[in-house]
Amino acid sequence: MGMFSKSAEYAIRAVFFIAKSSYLDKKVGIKEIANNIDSPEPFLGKILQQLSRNGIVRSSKGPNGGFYLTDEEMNKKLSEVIKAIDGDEIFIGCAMGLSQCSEEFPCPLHNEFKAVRAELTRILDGVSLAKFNHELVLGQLKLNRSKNS
Amino acid sequence: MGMFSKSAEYAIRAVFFIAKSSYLDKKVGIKEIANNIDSPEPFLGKILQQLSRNGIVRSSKGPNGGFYLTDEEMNKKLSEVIKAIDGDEIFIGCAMGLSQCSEEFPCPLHNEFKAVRAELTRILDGVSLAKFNHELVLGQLKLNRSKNS
DNA sequence: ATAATAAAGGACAAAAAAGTCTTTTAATAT
DNA sequence: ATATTAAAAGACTTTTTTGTCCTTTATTAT
Repeated sequence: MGMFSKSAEYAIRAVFFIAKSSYLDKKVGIKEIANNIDSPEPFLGKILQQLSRNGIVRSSKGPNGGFYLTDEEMNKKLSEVIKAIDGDEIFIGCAMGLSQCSEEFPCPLHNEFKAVRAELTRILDGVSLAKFNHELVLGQLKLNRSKNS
Repeated sequence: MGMFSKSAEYAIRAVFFIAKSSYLDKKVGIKEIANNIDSPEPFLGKILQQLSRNGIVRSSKGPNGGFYLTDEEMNKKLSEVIKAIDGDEIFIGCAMGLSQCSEEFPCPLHNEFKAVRAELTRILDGVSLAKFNHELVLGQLKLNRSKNS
């Protein structure tokens, strides 16, 4: 795997797509999201459920229903998305998998990895869900496998 | 999961333990390694096989056999261990899971994540397998769940 | 009220990762 | 030479992750 789980990767792409849609005042359904971010539709449904339960996205049922963000969610950080899906191990866990590793009892790599964790946290805290709305609307950024010209 | 797979975590702990043992001119068997790094013995066997095939560690069969490092392996980087077990996705893969993401066609997070990848690479390239030998021998660093006093 | 729509929820299925067990191969003491 | 030791190899099981499908619940338009 890469840095995050497959579920988290889908979640990241999904929230940016929902953000862009809400920016255009449009609720979007699972199918439309799945088509636009190249993810399996039913599996994405499960992930959106989790995001919804965790207050990362909002949803409404019935005709014209779908997923959307209010200003409140637009200001959430990408780190919250990751935590909702993968938990916070990547932010706080020991690189060597030692459960007792801490500041008092550091593993050999503990101090070395501080910089990586700090950088990761800095970036994921610094990206709001609204951050790419403009470029996504302009088509300058993509969330799927198609190349941008 | 954390940053690496469980297999990679065991691999990291194992190579440092083997390095320390070789530093003391002692070959070590799977059982002894497993006991000292808190890993399931047969599973560790599989991981050591992979490391051996990839030239990260050496092994000899029969009585007084076991795993060991020569000066050549002592100078290998921790990044090589990770690559041998988890592959290089964590170093080069797209954080959002987009296969076509590249310098020409960057995903929204591509440039943001450059710093994380660079930091991770810098650290894992900067740690040699021999790096902690001295502190491990002195008992100042540990590779298992026991706290150091 | 009712039909249609769309997410929520739960039960499954498939694939991958993690872990176990047994046999084979190679080395070395005796 | 032979018994013993220890890694290599391969088959297998379990658990977790990923992915699917079907039913229920809530909303809305008619």
